[in-house]
Amino acid sequence: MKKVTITDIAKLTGYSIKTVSRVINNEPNVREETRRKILRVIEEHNYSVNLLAKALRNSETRTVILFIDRRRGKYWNEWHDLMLKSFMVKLKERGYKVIISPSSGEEMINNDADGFHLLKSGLADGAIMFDVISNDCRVNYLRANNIPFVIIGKDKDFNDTAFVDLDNYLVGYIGAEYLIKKGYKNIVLFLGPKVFNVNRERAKGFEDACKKHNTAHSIYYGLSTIKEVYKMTHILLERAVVDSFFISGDDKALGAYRAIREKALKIPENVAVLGIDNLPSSEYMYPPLTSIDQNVEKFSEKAVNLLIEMMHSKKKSPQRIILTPKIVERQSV
Amino acid sequence: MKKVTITDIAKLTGYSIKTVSRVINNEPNVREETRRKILRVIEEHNYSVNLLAKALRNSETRTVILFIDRRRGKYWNEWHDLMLKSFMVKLKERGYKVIISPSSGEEMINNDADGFHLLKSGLADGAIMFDVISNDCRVNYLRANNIPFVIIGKDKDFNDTAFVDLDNYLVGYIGAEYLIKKGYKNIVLFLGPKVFNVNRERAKGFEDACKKHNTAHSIYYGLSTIKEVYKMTHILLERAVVDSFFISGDDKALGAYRAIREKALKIPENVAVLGIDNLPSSEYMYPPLTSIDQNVEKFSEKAVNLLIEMMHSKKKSPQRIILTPKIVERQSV
DNA sequence: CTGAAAGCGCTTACAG
DNA sequence: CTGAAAGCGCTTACAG
Repeated sequence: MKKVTITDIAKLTGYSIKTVSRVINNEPNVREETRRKILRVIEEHNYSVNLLAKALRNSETRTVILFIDRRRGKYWNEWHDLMLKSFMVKLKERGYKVIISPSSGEEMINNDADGFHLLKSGLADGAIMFDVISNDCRVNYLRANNIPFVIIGKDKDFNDTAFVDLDNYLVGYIGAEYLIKKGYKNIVLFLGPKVFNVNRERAKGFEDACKKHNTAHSIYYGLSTIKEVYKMTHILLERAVVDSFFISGDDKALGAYRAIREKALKIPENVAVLGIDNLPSSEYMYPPLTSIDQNVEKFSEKAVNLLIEMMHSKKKSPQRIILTPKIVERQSV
Repeated sequence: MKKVTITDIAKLTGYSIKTVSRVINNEPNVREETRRKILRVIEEHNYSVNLLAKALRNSETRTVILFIDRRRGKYWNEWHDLMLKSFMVKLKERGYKVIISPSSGEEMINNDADGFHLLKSGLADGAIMFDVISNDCRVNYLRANNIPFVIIGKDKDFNDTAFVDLDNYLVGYIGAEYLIKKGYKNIVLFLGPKVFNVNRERAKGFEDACKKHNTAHSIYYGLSTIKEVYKMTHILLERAVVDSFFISGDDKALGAYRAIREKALKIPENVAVLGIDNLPSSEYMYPPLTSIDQNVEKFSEKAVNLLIEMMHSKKKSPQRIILTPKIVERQSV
């Protein structure tokens, strides 16, 4: 069954390709009767525009690529899931298709399936980038080629790129202060891989607050899974000095909860746990997790608006939006 | 900055478009020296193939669409996230790009951003469909137009479609039997929306097992969020006859856990909770959740293999793969 | 080993 | 209100 094309419709109706094209695109200057006739034939033959051909002609695809770091999904956590869904709903509302590409900023894969390659070859109009690292090869390339993109996170390398970010320094800072004010004296911060800017910023804010208040503290990088957090919590509780865990990613807090219970300690009486992300499920943990919220909906809304603006205007006016984190108090601290 | 095309490279090197094309596609019959020369110019000018044009010519896009039900993500749960990631990794390994489209089977949206429309217009070679309903409009269309697709779930409407599914009848059946054998006497099953085939099948298996063993039971549909499960658990515990909750979707079990605790009841001594999905976090719940596993990796692997086979052969040989669920015993029953 | 021509399905000026 | 021609960037026969 061959696909029916605009030429077929033209032949079938006796009109020219151009007239059919006018009807399809709802352009003026077509007699009402002609329009009706053509529409009927289109309907009958179940014709629909070949987006490929259209995009080739217009050099506009109405597609956006979302880059998320690969590592086989290891670093792709529940916050990413939440953001993803939010982006997809919002972009679709605005008439954009979404391609998701697991690519990292560390190396450029020369593979037709790599989202990076898609952008080079004109299969998308713009990009949203997660998990940016220093000297990110994707950023370098997109910037050099004038392809519109918005970074989720800060960009330290250039000052002419657009980004939306949570104030991650502040996340670390207010988290530490909150624990300190509640009377905890030995705080541990668990973070994901050190390559990601976000983690280094949280660490900085955390450290500054602890130093200011002269509080014992330590930082552990590279804890990406619930299991790793579980094991590390056990190890640290062995030493019996830590009295509070500050965990980047609520989804991993469950690992700490379990280790703490296994040591027969009580949350928050003996040990506090403070999360980051404020996931929907955190409220249902036992005890309900106190966490630092980052308003996913607002985050994605800002990024989508920014990107669409950039794709339309094509002029460079890099905006940088910083969102403020907020502690949501529950019962784990 | 205009994008450099194959014509530019041809002019720049003095060779014909065709020869350049040969080099790009690694075809034989090019003198080594010619190849080197052309490759150098390609490199210098940062040329890359326009996938749009290539796809138009080849009528192959190497793209697969993943359909997930919309409803603003309400029914899109953690199991979907897991499957999604698994699909993306596997499809990428095979050289396919992934477009994710939140579309439901209930209505056909006439919007360029709807994944459904993308398929009609040749922007993808095949599709994987989640959350299929009876008389699903996407299935009807794809089938009528000979577009390769694999359903995640059973198809009751046609017998010439391909699908991979968990044996959901068995899920309901073994879940109920497991609870009954552990001595529970009044079982409640929580399910998502009734429109989805998967939920109706689980209900059927559950009911059959309960009837066989003459056990008191009831089924509640439309529980899609952790909050809804939380509230409903409270309501049912009020009546104080229910002694076990069988919950479709581990991520929602946390809601039941909380309600049970708030009634000062113990899991599993007073009330049992049995989940479905066996999510990574279930092991870390308190108490660790007993759940029915469905092997996400195997699931997606089968579906990807099936789809790729169909896209290549183009011949109709609908395969139907049924996976067997397995109870993973932990401490909540 | 290399190339000129035709065409994938559409739209953009331009002409009538 | 309608249409013929050119072209988007590529590949597929075909010819030499």
